[in-house]
Formats: sequence, structure tokens, C-alpha cells
Amino acid sequence: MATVSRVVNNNPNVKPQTRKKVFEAIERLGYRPNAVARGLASKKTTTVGVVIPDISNSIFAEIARGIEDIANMYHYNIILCNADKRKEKEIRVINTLLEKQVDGLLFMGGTVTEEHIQAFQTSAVPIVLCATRDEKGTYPSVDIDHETAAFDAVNTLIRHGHREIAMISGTLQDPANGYARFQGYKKALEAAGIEYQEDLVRIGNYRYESGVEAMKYFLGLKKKPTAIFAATDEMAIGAIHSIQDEGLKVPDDFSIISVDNIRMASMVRPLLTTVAQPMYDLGAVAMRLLTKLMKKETVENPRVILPHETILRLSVNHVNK
Amino acid sequence: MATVSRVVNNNPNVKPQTRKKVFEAIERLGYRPNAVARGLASKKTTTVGVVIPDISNSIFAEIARGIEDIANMYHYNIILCNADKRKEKEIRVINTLLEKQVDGLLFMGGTVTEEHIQAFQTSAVPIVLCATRDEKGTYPSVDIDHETAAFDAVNTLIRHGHREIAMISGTLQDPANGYARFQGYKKALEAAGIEYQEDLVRIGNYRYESGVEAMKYFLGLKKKPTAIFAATDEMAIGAIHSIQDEGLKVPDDFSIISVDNIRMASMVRPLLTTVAQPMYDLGAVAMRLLTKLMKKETVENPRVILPHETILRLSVNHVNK
DNA sequence: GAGCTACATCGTAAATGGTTACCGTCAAAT
DNA sequence: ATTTGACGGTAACCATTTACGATGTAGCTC
Repeated sequence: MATVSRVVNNNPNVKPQTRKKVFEAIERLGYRPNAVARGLASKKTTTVGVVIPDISNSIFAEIARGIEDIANMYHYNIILCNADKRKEKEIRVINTLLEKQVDGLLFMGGTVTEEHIQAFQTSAVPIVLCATRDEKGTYPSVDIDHETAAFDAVNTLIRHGHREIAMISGTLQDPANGYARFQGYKKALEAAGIEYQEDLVRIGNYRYESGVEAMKYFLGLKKKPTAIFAATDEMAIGAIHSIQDEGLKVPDDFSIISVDNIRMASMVRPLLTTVAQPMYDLGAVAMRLLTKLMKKETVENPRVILPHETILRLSVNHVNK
Repeated sequence: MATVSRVVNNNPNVKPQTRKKVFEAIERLGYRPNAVARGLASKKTTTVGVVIPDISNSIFAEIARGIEDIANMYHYNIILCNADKRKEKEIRVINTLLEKQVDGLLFMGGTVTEEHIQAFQTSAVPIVLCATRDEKGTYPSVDIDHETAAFDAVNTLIRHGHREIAMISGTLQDPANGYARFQGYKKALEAAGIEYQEDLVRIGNYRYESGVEAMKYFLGLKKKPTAIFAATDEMAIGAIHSIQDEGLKVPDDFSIISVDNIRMASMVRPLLTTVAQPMYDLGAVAMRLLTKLMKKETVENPRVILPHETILRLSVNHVNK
């Protein structure tokens, strides 16, 4: 038994001849090692748990792809759990993942609350937050700087001469895509000495339809904005279509910018100018970080902020007075 | 030990009072059952393996969501493995999934070859194919009828008076999205007595860019088609933009139809007319089928074909002579 | 009231399929 | 002959489940 274990695990303490005999027997018997027994004995499962808000959301799917690729590279498997940003469900899957003795946990989601922290603390294995972070900064995380990303987006509008800039925001309850991006918008206005006007902000739900709706509202204003900053590409695309449906043009009549750079941003007319967040890399870097933690390597900086980049395409123009 | 096991597993043979004491101890000690040991002893892991070509592809992501929801409903977890339709990698992940003692396997991919079958045969647990099938029909599967879906698509073009109908196909090596949809195109032409013309078919790679390219080719023809059938929505949207970039209009100058009905189909102008394949349901039904198989329930029809539906939106018009 | 049965409850120990610490053996080298 | 190191085997261990047996209690019969 021990010898078989050694050859299966590539332990050098076995004569090549014996190794060969074992391999032949394995072949002949159709033996397949049982990873569950192995996991019990070795206390390692070579699988990591991933909690994700919604795999059918292209942003998270792209992040997941990054996670999977790196996990695969290090021979880990992934247990994937959708949790829809519902706290109660998140806590539940964290616990079942921990019961399954995953070697590490990758958490994506919206807010991480006190209850999340409590669940995390019961964990014997490392946890990293991906595309989110905890307020206190006690857990390793990889994310972008949403506020600065939004700031940069609004700023490129301002540099193009716009001063009537509306925003289609997400809910302010959401710390990253919602609140932070909204703060970036406000700060950019402030830095340019532009007064913040409440009726130039609409709250959407990140989706296309809410972008359409929000833009309809702006189009109904007596004093219309000249540019729109949307918190997500999807809402931006909704806004574009809302404008085009009225017979108006982007960027001639309105400039549009947003944050994300989903694939669709280069599959619309006009091509969407947006601040790219490196989705694949968010996942990849988070997973890489987790592998280090699982190997108990010391990591210099466990809270990484990935750079964003504004991609100038065709939906932003100089203001048209 | 046995008693604890009984209360944890909700076995009725335990006095309420004892049960309570056990729960208190669990609470006090912070005991968390070890699913790995449980799996070893019970020979069940309550996890199923899913091999998927690419989770960042929105179609598969949507299917995966269906799988996950149903799995969750039956208290299964999902081990997700990307395999990129690469046979060698598919075989490899099938084996590691089986080593992990998954209770069942859901296979999505392109072709299922003889080697796949061999790998499947070593499995002690049920396997179902999702969005694909094996030629011999030996394995349970859930899929749509790609040929008929394509047939229906082309047919609605024909019913709108079109006779010069081009196709942007996928590779004919791919049995489902490629070959079958192409066959549907040919048969629809044939049924309408329209001659098949080789230079009205271009092969793409399912992606947006290849749709753009293919359409450029058609626009360069002396005798242009009046309608285009694309094997996927993405290519159709590429074609639409290719047309619009030339200052021409959809559907005035060209009618466009395709198969899939991805979210983006209702996020373009004009809204894309397409034959919908029920992606979420493909996943959900496949997973449901797998749960039955895992419970050793007998299932009447293990090879299910889900219905498709043509969604009339705005990219198809009556021909304009 | 003793004895018996039946049943509910609980504990014991084997089994699950590996890993690994430890020890014994053997051949080669000193 | 002794030492050394490579190699292989033994058995403990991992945390559960589960078959089976032990225990206790209540109810019943005589």
C-alpha cells in the first residue's frame, strides 16, 4: 500500500523497477486513486471554493475564467457557488465549502459585512476577496480602485469640454460599483469646479434596460446634459440606444463614457469609450495570491489594486456648443 | 460518535433530549462536519462534475447557471472545469472529476469522440451530455434540434420573400453549431426550390469579428444576397454592424436572422430576429435528469430535445425589390 | 410482582481508501 | 564485519457511516 502510494505520488524513494511493476498493475486493474480518501488522509483536497454572485453575468464569468485558468495551472479544482449577492446564501455556501475541506476560498460579492467576517474567521484555510474588499482591510483582496476609475472617466468627459455631465449610477448601497463610482463622479466634478446637481443623477440596476430608462429621463429634461457617465457599460449601451431611438446621435448630441470594458463595448455603434477594469486579471491575480497563501508563502502585499485604463473609442466627442 | 452522526444526519432514532445535548455541544465546540470523511464513509460526495468549454462564453455561462440552480435545489455542489473543447483536456478533467468521486458528471463540449466514450465507460456514476450528444445515442443527453432550428430560421427568411440568402456558418467539423445548422440552411433552400450557391456561404468562428468579415465579403459581391442567416447571434450582430458601417440599413437593405437568442440580441439596433435556444433550460433539464439518474430513478426518455422558438424582432423585413 | 417481550435508544467497532511515521531488510560500500 | 542508505512493509491515523449488539424501559402476562 505504502509503495503504491509512493509511486502514485511520485515519491522518489522507490526503485524504478518496482515503480514500473506498480504502474503495470495499475493499468491491468484499472485502478483509479480515490481523491476523497486521499483528502481525508492528507488533509488536502486540491480544490478551492469560489463564491460568485452570478456566473451568467459576463463580468463575473470573465473573472471566473481567470480564476479557473490559474487554478488549473496549479492543479486545483474549483467548486463554484452562485450566491446572487444574497448575504444569507453567501454565508451558507461559505460554510458548505468549508465543510468540504476546500484548501482555500475565493469570495466575490458585494458588501462584506460583519457576518461575513464572522464566517471567514471560522475558516482554517486562507480566504481572498476578489473584486471586493472588507472595510477594515483584514483580508487579502484584489480589486480595482473604483472611485479613481470613475474619476478618470468623468475627467475625460471634462477634458473634452463637457460641464453638464449626468450620471447613471448603481445603488449607493453597493460599496464598489455603486457608491465608489458615484463618489468618483462627484469628486471629478468638484475638482473641475462644476456644481453637483441632484437631478443629473439617476439610479439604475447596472443592466441595459435601466440605462435606457435613465436616459429617457435625461432626454426629458428642459436643460439636458451634454455627456453621460454610466457606472457600467451595460447601462451606457442602454443610454446610447435610448438616444438613437430618439433620432439623436452619439457622440454628436451626447457623449457617453462608462466603466468596465465588457466585450460588448466593442460590439456596438459607436464603439464605447470606457474605463477598462482587467476582469480576467482580477480573477487570475486573486487565484495566484490564494495559491501563495495556501502554500504558506509570505506575500508582501496582500491587498492588491489592479490598474485600470481608459480606452478611448468613439462615444466621446468634444462638446458641441 | 454514532449518535452525533445520527443527529447531524437527522436520523429519527435519537431521543429529543439527547439531540439537544448534541446540538449544544456542537455549538460550544464549534464543530463542523467534515464532508470529506463523510464522503469516504458514505461513498457519496453530493457534488457533481461539470465540464464546460468556456465559462466566459455567455451561452455556456447561461447554461451553467441553469445547472447550478438545479444542483443547488437538490443540494449538490458543482466542480467546474473549463476544457476549451480540447479533447485531450476534456479527457483529463473527466478523469480527475471521477477521481474526486463526483456523484455524477455533466459534459458539455463539441464533438464526443470514441475516446470520450471510453473515458465515460470507466465511470461508475451517471453521465449526461448537455448541449451536445453522442452519435450512437448511448448516453443521456439534452440538446436542441440544431438542424431544424436553422431550417426554421432560413424559412422565415423565405416566407418574407427572400431567395438570395447567404449564410455565415461555423466550422463544418463542429457537429451541432456548425454542421447541423448548415444542413438546416441547405434543406430549407432545397425545400423552397432555391439553388444552393457555394459563394453565398462563408465560414466564421462564431464570434463577432468573423461576422463582420463575412459580411464584408458579401457586400463585395456583384450579386449581393438580400438576407443573411448567421449560425450564431454574435456573428449576426457583426454582420449588422458591417452593413451599418457601409451606410446601409438593416432590415431595409438586408434582413438578418440567426440562432441562439443571447442577451445581446435585444441589446442592438435593430433588435435581432433569432431562433431562441433555451440555454438556461438546457442546463436545468440536464441537471434534473442527472439527479434522477443519481437517485437511480428510471427515466422514460433519456435523450431530450428541447423546443426552440423563433423570436420575431426587427432585423427581418419583406424583401425589397 | 416476576418474567418476558418489544421497542427505542445508544455505543462499539468495522469499514471506507488512502498517507505517512517508523521500522526492518538487504545490498553495497567501507 | 560493520555501517549506510535505499527500499519496502506495517500499522496508525484521518472523520465519518453503519451494521450490529447492548442497554434500559415500558407494557403485558401470568
